[in-house]
Amino acid sequence: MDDHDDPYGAIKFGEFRKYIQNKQSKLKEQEDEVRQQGDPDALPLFQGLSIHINGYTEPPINELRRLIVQHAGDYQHYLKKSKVTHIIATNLTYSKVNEFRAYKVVKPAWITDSVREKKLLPWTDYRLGKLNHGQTELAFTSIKGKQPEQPAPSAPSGEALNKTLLANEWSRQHSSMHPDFVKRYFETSRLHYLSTWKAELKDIVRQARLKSPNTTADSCLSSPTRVIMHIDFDCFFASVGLRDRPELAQKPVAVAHGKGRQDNSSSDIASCNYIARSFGVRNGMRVGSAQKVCPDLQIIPYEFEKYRTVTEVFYNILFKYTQEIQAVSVDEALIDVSALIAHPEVGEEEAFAQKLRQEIKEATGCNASVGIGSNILLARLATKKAKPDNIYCCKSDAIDEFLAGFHLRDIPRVGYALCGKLQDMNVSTVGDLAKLSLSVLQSRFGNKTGKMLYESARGKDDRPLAMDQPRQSVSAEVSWGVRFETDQQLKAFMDSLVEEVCQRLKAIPTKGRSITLKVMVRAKHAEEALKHMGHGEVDVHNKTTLLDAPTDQQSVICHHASRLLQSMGCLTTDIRGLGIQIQKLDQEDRSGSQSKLSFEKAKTASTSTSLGHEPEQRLCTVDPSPSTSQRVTTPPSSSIHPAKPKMSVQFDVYEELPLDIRQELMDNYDLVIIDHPDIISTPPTPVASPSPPPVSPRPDSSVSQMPSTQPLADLPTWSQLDPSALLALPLSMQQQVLAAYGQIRAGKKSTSSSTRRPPLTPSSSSSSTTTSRHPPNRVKKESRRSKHPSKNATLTQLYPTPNRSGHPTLDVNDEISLEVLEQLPPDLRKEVIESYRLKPNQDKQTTTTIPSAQLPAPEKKPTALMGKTSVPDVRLVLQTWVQEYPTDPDTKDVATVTKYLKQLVVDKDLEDAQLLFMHLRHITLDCGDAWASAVALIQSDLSQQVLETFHVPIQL
DNA sequence: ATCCTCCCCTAC
DNA sequence: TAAGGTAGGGGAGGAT
Repeated sequence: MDDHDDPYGAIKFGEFRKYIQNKQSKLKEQEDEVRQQGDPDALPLFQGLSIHINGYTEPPINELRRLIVQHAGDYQHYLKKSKVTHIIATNLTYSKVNEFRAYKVVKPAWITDSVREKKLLPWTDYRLGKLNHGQTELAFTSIKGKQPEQPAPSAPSGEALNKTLLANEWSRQHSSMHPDFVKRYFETSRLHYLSTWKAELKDIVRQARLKSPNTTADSCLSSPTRVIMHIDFDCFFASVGLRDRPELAQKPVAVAHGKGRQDNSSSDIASCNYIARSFGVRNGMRVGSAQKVCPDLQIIPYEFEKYRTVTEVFYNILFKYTQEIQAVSVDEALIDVSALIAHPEVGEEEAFAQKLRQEIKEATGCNASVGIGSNILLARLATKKAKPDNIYCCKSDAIDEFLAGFHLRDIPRVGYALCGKLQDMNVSTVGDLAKLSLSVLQSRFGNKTGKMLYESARGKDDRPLAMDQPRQSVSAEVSWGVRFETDQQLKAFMDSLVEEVCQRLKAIPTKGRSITLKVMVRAKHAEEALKHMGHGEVDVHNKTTLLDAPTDQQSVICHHASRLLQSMGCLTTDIRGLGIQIQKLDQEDRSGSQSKLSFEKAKTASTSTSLGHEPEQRLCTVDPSPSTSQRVTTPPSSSIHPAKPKMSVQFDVYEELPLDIRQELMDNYDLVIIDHPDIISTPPTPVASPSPPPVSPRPDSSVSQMPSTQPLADLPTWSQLDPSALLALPLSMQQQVLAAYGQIRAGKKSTSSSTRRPPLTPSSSSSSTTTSRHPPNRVKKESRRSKHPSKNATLTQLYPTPNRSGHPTLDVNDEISLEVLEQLPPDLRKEVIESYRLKPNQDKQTTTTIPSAQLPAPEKKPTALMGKTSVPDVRLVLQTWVQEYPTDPDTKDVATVTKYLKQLVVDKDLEDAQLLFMHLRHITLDCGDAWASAVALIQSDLSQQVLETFHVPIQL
């Protein structure tokens, strides 16, 4: 049989659509007939309602439809989310319950009773199943209070709900309105830790493998049957907690925030021991309901640092044996031990697993269980059999019996939704699942999922361990305790959330081009959540924006996130959750993120020597040599602004531009092509002529005569330059940029041979010349970002980027200089240019008119330093500062000043920023190295900010 | 076909 | 009182 039957049989796609359309119009006609033959006295009971009928009903669907249409209701044959207001059903399948969650689902009697009573009865009296929170209360009040003929109870307002909730001072202090909320929240969220740790552990494994390329991989691959072990601690949090509370060991114990002293605590149970489980307590349960089944339940607090320590010990034990590790979680890992097991037939793998367990027990005081199988699926299933505190080995000759014992939900990747859909197909055991054909599964669940189900039912799974994937996104979100009364509170919260994301980006370090804002908005009729300060029933909205260059800057992300939020137009008081996600990360060499460093701190003397990798060397700091402080010499400014500003372009630079960029430059500038043999002129239409355009004489325009600026490199390609951004710059700076390109052309031979990347932008400037006086994180970050081989041991060397192609490694994040570009093979070069092309529409928004990153109520406050806003005032502030700290500025103050100056850049007060920076540099000239490096730091940050904001490299 | 975007789903 | 995060896989459906 062919697995790929056309699901529509003989009907081709176009015909199928026609068929559906025909069917719809036919049904509409029928409906009109019904309406016409209807009872003229019928009341318009269902006026304005759109009603859909699901499944079998009593009375039958035709009768119900007649009643609905006769009484002015709109009958919907198909469930169109936008229109349907009510669904009639008598019973719902597992998955329909979920699908219809957002609708008013009522029993058929609602229709028949309403018709009989000649009035529209409250739909809440006819609710089907437990679809809605507070169903009983609503039904109760409606009976008692004789609700009007309004089917829906009056919708609560977010404002009123917030007011009630926040009337409680405790709640107010613990809500998102508190300035420290985000920080406190992430310090106490178990789920946050779980995610963070997983990322860190994956990174540790990746780095370890990068550092000492494994020799076992080949033997693993060539091994005839794989031996995969799944090691998983038993009730991890609870076990760690009990280790130091032996007096509770024989009692039912759970880990939760709430103490459980309160009557009906809505605190989640993160982990509970097996004694508690014997009472029916489960992970994820609320403390309140757990105490109902287990009144003696002991609640112990989270101890995140302890968990982390145990994890380090755990992973170090694994590293002793292999680098073939997939980090699953803080308490869980998969390892491929094929190479270590020579004789599986005599039970060598069991012996090894027991040894591992014993070692873990001795080192951590906690029990881990181990599942063994020939693939990931079987190993994980085996662990379920092994628990608690044991091993289980799935022998390859007994797979069928082994599988038969499992419920569907035990299969990894079969969760709530998939299980529900399968149950609707009358599948509830692995055996049932095995009866379905591949084609049936694939047509219902899609290609990959279908195949996964098909193979899982047979114990097949050919996925390799995931060990080497770099990270693809960074995000932060909060959906607990989120309540706002004012837009200012919302903005403050957004700021701190963005700050959090930026810190995470910088810690990796990486930058991203795609920003997604996620907003959870209280569902229309949702009351206050059952969980204290929870989000309750919400609608989730996502919106994404693409930048033209990767960023990790708070100001940039803030700006876009605010715009996204505004564009969604949601009610501030209804917001119940916010998240920011950064994607399209630059594929930077991410060797040696801080997780590695923190990992090394965990030393278990017994294991650290046998890890197979020595502890990392600390990053070396090098001779203090603050980046050269060049003078910016302002050239005589042109007296007249032409209608279009003039732009001089090197001929061969121009030639390199993609046609559309040429067109754009032409549209925005009075282009002057220079450096072409003896003639200069404005170019012809670029589309018409990709060949050297004729040029007219322009004797004085030699760009190389521009005042000398920086040793320039790392310029973006022309295609990366944003014309409108260039235009927004002060004229002197425009010329500086242009001069830079001129210099590159002129001096390219020498620059490319001597220094590939002389300092210009911060990302490239501080490579090997960071002073030891910089704040440590700064040193770390910038050294890591460096690509320079240096005699000092940097992490770059410790974890060299594999570069198999032999081409220079491309960093999307880096500015690509022309000479680097030239070294690329043509196809790659084209790709780079393409990827740096302008996106005109977006750039207009990001660069020409930056609307202040404000939320709905914009109050334009001028950027201030210590309350001062005018240049002379701020100058005085700076002077006082320097006088007070004649030799060594306080780091915090440096940060404050930097922030202020950067904000000026964001505000487009470039000239002020430049002025003030130059002033600061001037007054600190004789203040010694500490000040010099502080100034260099500020300079570097400012240049970076200019790059972020204007997309042009300017050295201030 | 193959990509991209916008979701949903899953796991811990 | 309470801390419902986060990364990645994959499907649907549209653009190319």
